[in-house]
Amino acid sequence: MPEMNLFSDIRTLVVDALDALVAEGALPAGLDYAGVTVEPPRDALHGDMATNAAMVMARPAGLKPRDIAEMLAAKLLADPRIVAADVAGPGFLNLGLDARVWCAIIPAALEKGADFGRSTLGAGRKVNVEYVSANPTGPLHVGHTRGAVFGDALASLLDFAGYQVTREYYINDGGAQVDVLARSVYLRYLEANGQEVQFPDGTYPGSYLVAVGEALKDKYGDALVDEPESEWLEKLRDFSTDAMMDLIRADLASIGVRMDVFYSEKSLYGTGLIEAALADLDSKGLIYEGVLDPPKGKQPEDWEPRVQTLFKSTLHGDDVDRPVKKSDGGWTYFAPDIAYHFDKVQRGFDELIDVFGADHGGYVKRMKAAVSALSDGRVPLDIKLTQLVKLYKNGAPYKMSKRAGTFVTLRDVVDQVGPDVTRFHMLTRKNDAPLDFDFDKVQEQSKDNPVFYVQYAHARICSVLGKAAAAGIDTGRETLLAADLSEIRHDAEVKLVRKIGEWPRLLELAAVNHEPHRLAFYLYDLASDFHALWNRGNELPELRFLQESNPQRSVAKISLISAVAVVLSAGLGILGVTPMKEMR
RNA sequence: GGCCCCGUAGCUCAACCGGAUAGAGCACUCGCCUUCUAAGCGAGGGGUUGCAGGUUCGAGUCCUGCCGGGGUCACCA
Repeated sequence: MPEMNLFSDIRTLVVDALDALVAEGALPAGLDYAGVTVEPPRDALHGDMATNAAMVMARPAGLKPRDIAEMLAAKLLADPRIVAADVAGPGFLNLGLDARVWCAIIPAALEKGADFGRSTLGAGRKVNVEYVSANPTGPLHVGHTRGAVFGDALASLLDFAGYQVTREYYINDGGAQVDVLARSVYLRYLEANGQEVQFPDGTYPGSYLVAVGEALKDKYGDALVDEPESEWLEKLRDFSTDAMMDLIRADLASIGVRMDVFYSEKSLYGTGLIEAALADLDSKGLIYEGVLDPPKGKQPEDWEPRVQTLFKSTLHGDDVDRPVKKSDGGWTYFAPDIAYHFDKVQRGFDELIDVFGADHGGYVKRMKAAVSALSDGRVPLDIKLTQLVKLYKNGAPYKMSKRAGTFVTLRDVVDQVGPDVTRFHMLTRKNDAPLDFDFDKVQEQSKDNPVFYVQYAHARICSVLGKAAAAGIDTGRETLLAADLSEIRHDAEVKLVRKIGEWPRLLELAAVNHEPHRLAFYLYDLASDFHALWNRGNELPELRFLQESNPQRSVAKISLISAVAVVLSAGLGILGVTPMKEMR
């Protein structure tokens, strides 16, 4: 059992038992076990694990669920791991496991360390996670931060679950906004050359371009000052986007995000890739010249029918067909997007994930349609939308004004609260739920703050290890692996062991659902169970981890909490958060 | 108006491709602090999962229609 996933182990046991019943003729042959699950029961009173096998099999077998459950229970009880099998409710089978089965998770965790829970679920399938992909026109802001943290944690999660992951950023450097950037930089360049400048509407007045203007002066002196736009625009596009990407890369680095690939939209032009992508669609009969209907309901005032080159995305689930060429013959922005995803498909990815801001929700269907068409439905594209971040300061909404240039940047956030707090907090919400971010509350050191609570659990364990060493107790790896785990028998301890046992399963669930926030919630629960046990030591001295007069028992308890530390550390690692060794 | 997301305890949110009596935290009530770190702990009250239908042995979860909030809507990326 390479993955040490107790739930899949027991599921295998259940399936084997079903097979045995089939062999005996008690159940008909040819049953589909796909719907059979083994999961932790909602209520701990229901035992250690519950399976729905009897209910799933009842209809195809033509038997009553409870009757099947009874037969199944008899079979399962023959296995030494199963100490109880009770039929309950409509046909659930509640299983009780031998405590030793649970406790085996402890040496497994200690053995694997940071790799505990690593799964082969992905089977090496290649998955591309595209995230951030902010326009290269300025520093990243809070909205981008959430996308960056989410995408990065998702990528790490998939990596841990056995996928071969590529982290990718698509640079929108081919459109008109790059010209705007170049003109804005030119103004800063004139300023650097001593001129008074105004920033008209449609330029970027942000002060972050001051340094770029000065760098430009360092390079060209005053040579470009009296030149017409046609002379400098091309030069400044590259110079400016390079500068912005340096800025963005540094922003990303400040929260620990490092991309494998930065893919330039501009690099698509002139390579024939756009043409090839559209030719591919054309060969499938999905490109035509036509006129779109006006949008239903609200009609734009300046709307008029035009003949355009259209992609028949409606055949792949979209609501309307989408233009790929403008009426002047140039590409729409959608065309390079198609080509870019075509390239991803051609690079051999088995699965694609795009992380967009919620304001891009309107592009989901067309992108999925494009990938579906380009890959003939072979490559799934999942698009995760990250909802808005609402900023607060001391409970009061923190207003941003784009016009006044006071929008909050990623750097503002990271400089104030640090990367760990930023990352963890942004992962304590589902991606499609809005997120409140209070600069003060996220830094609070109390139980109310999940970031602290989880970190504190890890630090506490480290503290105990330190005390143990000071007390002369050997907590070396070999000693812990050899611990006598029959010492672990109190309910609060066993509860903690079970929680550790859920980690491999939880990880896989989070991975298949593309939901890293589940790790954050799990880690909070794990920390909570640990803190609870710690506090029980107040009233029941025998629950304290260090038993002065009993080194052997201490070692058993320390192996338990070391396993907790392993999971906390592995989980935080996936989320990109440093496990603290001490809190100060 | 079309499409997408959301609607769960007073508040902020979970709920494992549909499972048992829908769970946490905050707030509230009660009881606990000379400790391996009380920067807390334990117990309790609190619900027609927006509304109305449907599918199912079983629905917060899937389908349909409404209500409410947000986002978005052809030749801008």
